[in-house]
Amino acid sequence: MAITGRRPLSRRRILETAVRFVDREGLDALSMRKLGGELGVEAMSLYNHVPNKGALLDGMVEVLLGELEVPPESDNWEDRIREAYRRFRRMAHDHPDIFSLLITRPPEAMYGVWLAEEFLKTLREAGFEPRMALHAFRALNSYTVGYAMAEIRNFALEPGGSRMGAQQLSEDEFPRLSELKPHLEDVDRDAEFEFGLGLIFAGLRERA
Amino acid sequence: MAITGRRPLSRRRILETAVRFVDREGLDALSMRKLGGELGVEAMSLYNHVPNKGALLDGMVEVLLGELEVPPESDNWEDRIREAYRRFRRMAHDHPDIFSLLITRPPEAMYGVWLAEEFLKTLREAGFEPRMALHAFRALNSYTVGYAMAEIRNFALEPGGSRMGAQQLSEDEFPRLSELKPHLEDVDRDAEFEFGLGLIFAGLRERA
DNA sequence: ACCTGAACACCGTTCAAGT
DNA sequence: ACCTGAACACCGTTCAAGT
Repeated sequence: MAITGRRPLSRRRILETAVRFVDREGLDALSMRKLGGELGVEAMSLYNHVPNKGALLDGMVEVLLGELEVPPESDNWEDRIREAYRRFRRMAHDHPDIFSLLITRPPEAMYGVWLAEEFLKTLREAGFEPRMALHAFRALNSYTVGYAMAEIRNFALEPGGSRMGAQQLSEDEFPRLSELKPHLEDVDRDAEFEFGLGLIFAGLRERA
Repeated sequence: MAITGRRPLSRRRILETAVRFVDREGLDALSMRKLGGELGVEAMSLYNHVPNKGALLDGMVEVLLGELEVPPESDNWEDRIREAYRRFRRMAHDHPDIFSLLITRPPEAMYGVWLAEEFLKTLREAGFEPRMALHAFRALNSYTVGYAMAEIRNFALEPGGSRMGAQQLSEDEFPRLSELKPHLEDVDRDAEFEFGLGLIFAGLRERA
């Protein structure tokens, strides 16, 4: 059906096609049959390269994590780590459904080990004890994952959202939300994200 | 089929049964047909009370959020907010799959408005400007959502996890991860969660 | 070695028919 | 008003059969 495919099938080509398909049509639209069609092949052919749909999803996450690059060494450890989380958040924006997959259904084999190793190295060299480095890692990870998900899925007080019931918000029932309304529209989310990172870094410095 | 049901069907009863079913069997196991069976009724009957499966999922999230209680007023605003996030995290532990649903598929009508209003009130009374209260809200929310998801789904350097490739981790390829290994097993996650909250609060105090 | 057709056991959902 | 049987258009997956 699709013009895409005469090249031979391979795990890699299947995964990359699936990633593009989900970015375009959304995760719910992905089926083995449709992915087959996208590759000019019957659904059953996919099973020669991927054991089942679960493994396909894991593979897509793997593709994404593989594209994540560790920022170059820097004499400013905080900047290096900030940059790593910027890239992580950008990945969420570029591939929202697959990012969600990474969060809700992290693959057994976690391909983020290299990133974690590099992160810890940076923190250890900055003088943090192993235990504190672990806490810092989890705090910054948690914050970034949560912030990105909130952006992607539009929870956490989005401007003008029916999502927060903004339309029906009566000013006397919800005075604090109401006074916030003008601010919601002109917050720079990039800056806010950095601000949040800064809060955690400040806390870390205080305890170091 | 199930002994459960002779009481009349209702939206509420459907949602509560669905929540219990998902807590027990997992989200993937939930189908209209099986949920019907659970209620002693054919699947099609459910459509008299719920427009479709999406609305059913939204309703389940709604049930959960409805059970979340705002902690009592307190002279210590930080403690009050901490307690609210503790409850939120506990909800994630008690209902992991539905919590994931809340994150990946937040319902259009967000029933968290009362919580948000109360949160903002507390922060405003503690002296924060509206804009800063918004940033604080988003930072603490993001952190808690991310931390809870990491726990529930076991990402973020879990102990002994094949998930981080822990088994094959050679000590010279991943020295920092290796030195961390002993610590992974004896970290108190409750304490670590509080520590992370503390980092953000410290940052906020510094900027207030 | 890789692809496929047919089949199986499941889905969500519609709709006319029953009470 | 609420429940249901039958049907439709889809799923993921298996397997014997083809090349």
